[in-house]
Amino acid sequence: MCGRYTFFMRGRDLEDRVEEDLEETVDWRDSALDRYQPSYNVEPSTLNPVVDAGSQAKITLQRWGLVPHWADSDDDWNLINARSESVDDKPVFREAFESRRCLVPAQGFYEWSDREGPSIPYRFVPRDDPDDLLYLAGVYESWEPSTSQSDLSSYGGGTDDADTGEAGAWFGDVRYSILTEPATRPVEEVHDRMPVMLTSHELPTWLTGEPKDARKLLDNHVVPEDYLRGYRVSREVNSPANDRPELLAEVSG
DNA sequence: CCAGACGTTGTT
DNA sequence: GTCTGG
DNA sequence: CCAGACGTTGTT
DNA sequence: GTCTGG
Repeated sequence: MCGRYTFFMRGRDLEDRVEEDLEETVDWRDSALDRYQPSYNVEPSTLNPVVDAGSQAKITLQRWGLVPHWADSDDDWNLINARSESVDDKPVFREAFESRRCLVPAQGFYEWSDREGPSIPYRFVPRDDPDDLLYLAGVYESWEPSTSQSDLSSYGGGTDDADTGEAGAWFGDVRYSILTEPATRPVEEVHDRMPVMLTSHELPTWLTGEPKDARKLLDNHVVPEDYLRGYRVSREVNSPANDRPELLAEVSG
């Protein structure tokens, strides 16, 4: 699974890096850059930078945990992961897969050991360049509370996306889910699932390709064995309230 | 036809 | 045990 | 994902 | 909304 990750790159650096990797200009929308704070412990339900593509690629803040557009309440649905094997098939994800795929920037992710006993967290990063940017495959969808709920002011607060009318008009209510696939080494030593990490070669197809090509991409997707390195981190990571650079440090186990 | 589920994870 | 909040 | 709460009544 | 089960 993927239920916690890290992303602490400066906003301007992310913008530059995404432009370089997509070979096109990208913009932060809705003053997202002003609101963005680095995190050493990104948890579900928080707002995080996500790259999506309409007429132009853009970076916005989205909430982690997809809620289907037809849900009456966001209490019952909070889908933080989608299985890559079935994301194009399941009613809850199918429309998002077809027309709302996105990239979730991350610098490493956490997994907790399956084994008995206390939950031990491990962090996984690219072996050759630990701080390098990962693009996790995602899908997203807008959710708004029904108008019969009175307190609309507690949601949104963003600006209109007047030119396209795309999802994003209500800034906190665009919600994403991160795809998972069977884990390979070294993640499999700790856990049996891991996030889908896209290569720069795969980015254009995932962002703007036809659904059938996105499906093929997932079918053909291979992460080189030992592309990642895993190391044990402090159990302080377990508590979502903890968020500081020291969480990245390796501890002996 | 209508009613009810619709997801993942891990755990049993 | 199960649900909610972060 | 993990941590932490998990309730009602009446009163402020 | 759309799919599945009865």
